[in-house]
Amino acid sequence: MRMSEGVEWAVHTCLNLAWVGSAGPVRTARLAAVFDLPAPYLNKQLQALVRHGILTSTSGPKGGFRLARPPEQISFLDIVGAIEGPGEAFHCREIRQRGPFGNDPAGYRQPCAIAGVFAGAEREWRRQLASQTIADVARDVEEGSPEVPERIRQWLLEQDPEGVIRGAGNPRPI
Amino acid sequence: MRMSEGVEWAVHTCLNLAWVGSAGPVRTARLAAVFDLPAPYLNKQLQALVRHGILTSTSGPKGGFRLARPPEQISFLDIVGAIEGPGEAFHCREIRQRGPFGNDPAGYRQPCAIAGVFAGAEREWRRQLASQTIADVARDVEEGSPEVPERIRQWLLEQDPEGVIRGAGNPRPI
DNA sequence: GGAATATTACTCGGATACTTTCTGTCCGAGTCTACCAGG
DNA sequence: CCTGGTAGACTCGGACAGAAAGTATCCGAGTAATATTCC
Repeated sequence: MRMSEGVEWAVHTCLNLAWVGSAGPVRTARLAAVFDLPAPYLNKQLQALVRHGILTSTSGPKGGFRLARPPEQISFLDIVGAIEGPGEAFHCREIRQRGPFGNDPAGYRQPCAIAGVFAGAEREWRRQLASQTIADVARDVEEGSPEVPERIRQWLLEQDPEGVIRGAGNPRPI
Repeated sequence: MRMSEGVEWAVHTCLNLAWVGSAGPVRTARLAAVFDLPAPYLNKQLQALVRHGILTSTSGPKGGFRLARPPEQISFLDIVGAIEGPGEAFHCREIRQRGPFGNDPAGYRQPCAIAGVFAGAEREWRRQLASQTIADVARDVEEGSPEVPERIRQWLLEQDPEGVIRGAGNPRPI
């Protein structure tokens, strides 16, 4: 049971876009360059976010992505649901209905007790992820490193791709 | 993010073994027959449970598997950990340390805020699974269908593989 | 000089290969049972 | 009749293919900016 790596990319990218705000769309290549990610694959993940109404995309020159709504209204669960799909981690296959003890399906109206336990655990997991938003983590980062947001914002908006020298001394993006 | 199907098999099988109790080991083929599962693959899952001390195995004729400890001491989390492995669903790749803003790793002593959110959600999920044991679901099933445990127990212990006629009228194993 | 237009270059979007994980299967090592021979 | 030994068959255990999902990539459709031309 492993979560797709694209989820991490998507959350970090949404956080960066939150700092850019409405200053303008940012294209995939620039968003990917922040973390040295493969741009086409990140683009694929961002497409999923667009389909779920988390981002909006603009084609053509000066195009790119931006948040579709305020960071306070984008939860971790929204992003996970967009990337991973709506399916539950534990999907009951109803194996109890198979084999020599399997009665006709009409007898299984009450749900499987085992599936119920997993459903309950997953409900808590989703509740936790739904309670945390992009704005929450943005606030956490700003408390630790107040200069980071503006630095990221400027770098994502400027034209010259080599505006920041790689190496020590730069603020952490997070 | 999908949980292995073997988890469902393992939990159901542990529940069946709980009803058998110490009456004797049950071999893989018989355990698999309850739900029409492929015996070799179920065997593979049960091996993992043995390695983690949840089951004990006996080789040779009249051999098989039995619970290594009382059902009250076997939690859902134990089984999930044995089948799925110890890894977290969300594994932070520390992409924040890559790219033009990546400082030297010494600057990242405090953990990533994003990873912290996922870790917290997963902690709740594990806590829920750890609180539910095989004995708990056994009790639930017995309340709904009191005759099931003894029926399963007898069928798993008897010698003749055709002791139960398939079809309606049989109790549900759960 | 200003505006309409055609061009051009740039962006996203979906369709296409490759790798890793999960699912399913097979055969060998070890062990307990049962039978058989001997006392 | 009882006991020891031996052969046999049965079970688990790990090693071996096939399928599905995840990862990575590429090229085309659409669009907005821009340069050009005409009024």
